[in-house]
Amino acid sequence: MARTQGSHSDITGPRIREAALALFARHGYAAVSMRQIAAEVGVQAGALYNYTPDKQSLLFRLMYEHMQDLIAAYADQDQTEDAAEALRQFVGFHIRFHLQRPDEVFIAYMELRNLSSDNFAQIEALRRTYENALEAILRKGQAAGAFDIADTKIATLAVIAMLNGVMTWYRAGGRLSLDEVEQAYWDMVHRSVTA
Amino acid sequence: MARTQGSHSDITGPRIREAALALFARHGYAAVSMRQIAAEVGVQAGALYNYTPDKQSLLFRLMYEHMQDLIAAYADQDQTEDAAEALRQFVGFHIRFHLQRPDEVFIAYMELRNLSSDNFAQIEALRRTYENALEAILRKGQAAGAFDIADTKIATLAVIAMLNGVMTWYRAGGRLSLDEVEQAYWDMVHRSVTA
DNA sequence: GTCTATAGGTTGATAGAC
DNA sequence: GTCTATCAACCTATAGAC
Repeated sequence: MARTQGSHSDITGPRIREAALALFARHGYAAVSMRQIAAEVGVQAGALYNYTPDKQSLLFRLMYEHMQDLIAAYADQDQTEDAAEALRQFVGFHIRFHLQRPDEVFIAYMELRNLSSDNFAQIEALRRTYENALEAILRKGQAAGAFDIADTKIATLAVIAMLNGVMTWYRAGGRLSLDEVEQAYWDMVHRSVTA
Repeated sequence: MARTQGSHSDITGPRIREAALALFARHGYAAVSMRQIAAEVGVQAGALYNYTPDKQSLLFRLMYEHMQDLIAAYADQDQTEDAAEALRQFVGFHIRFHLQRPDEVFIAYMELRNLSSDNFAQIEALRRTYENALEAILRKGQAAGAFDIADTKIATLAVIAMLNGVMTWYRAGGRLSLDEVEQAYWDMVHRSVTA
């Protein structure tokens, strides 16, 4: 990772964020030093401060961009009018999007308490925006008679919690294919909101 | 929290663990110093080492005792032969036990990566023991025709993930009573494993 | 059993040379 | 834009007095 001295502004920034992402995910924000991040990139610790005002901002940016990407990617999907079909889409989208970004997902859930209160509020607002997309589907299906849900707020959180569980055990090349996993979760989610 | 000098061996140990539990849960293991724990108890940092060989052992003991308590408490319950009833019991037990110990639960999930590999293996074994209790219920119900489950391993993890979601939002005195929450989750869990 | 004191290192962040 | 050097603060853990 040794670097010759010189200017690399256009690539150093992204490399710092990549290194911080991987290290924060593996060891936790509080356990990772700026020197470790710098060593991974191949610069000295002082150089990091050309790209981030402080360590906290580095963490916040990683989480903020992840949540923005999540919301934008979901909004980009074709939206259907049928509630059951929309729920199926949501399940598939959620599983696939999150499995593609394990480090970002891990950080977004585990490092919330290391955000300053202002930064925390911003991330929380984005998370709620995403949850609201699911709740809207459940409400619509409930109104249309497609679902039978006692409490859509609880159901929203329960479905997301169930789906997030995939991240803790799924590994590519394991016993089940991604399609099979998606199908199994869709079955369970669908049943859980249907009489 | 000031203390006069003297001997307090019988109460200092538990107070250290209580303080460590609360601080680890709030700020994270890596972000909490031995001095902070000592200050909370009202002793100097050096005195902590009369009760724990090091910081890592303090974390491990908290997690280990929590997992032992969980398994023992579940084993103490009356066990029924009926799979659906056993699942209902499991759901109620899991929600109530975990809601009574939010700090322990939080640490047991969030601080796994801060355990040494030996300690991690021990905690993982206990976690799997608990999961196996649920999987046994699902397998039995599947064999008896009470449940319709595509993959009991996935279903086990999905049910536990869904139930763990309660911890992230439930607060006593909120919109729903504990009984209502338990009922809502039982409905969803039961449906998710039934045709 | 708790105290004070300290060893030996690490931390986040900054200043100034190049 | 990166380097070297540095500051002041903090860390875990230990030693020895009481």
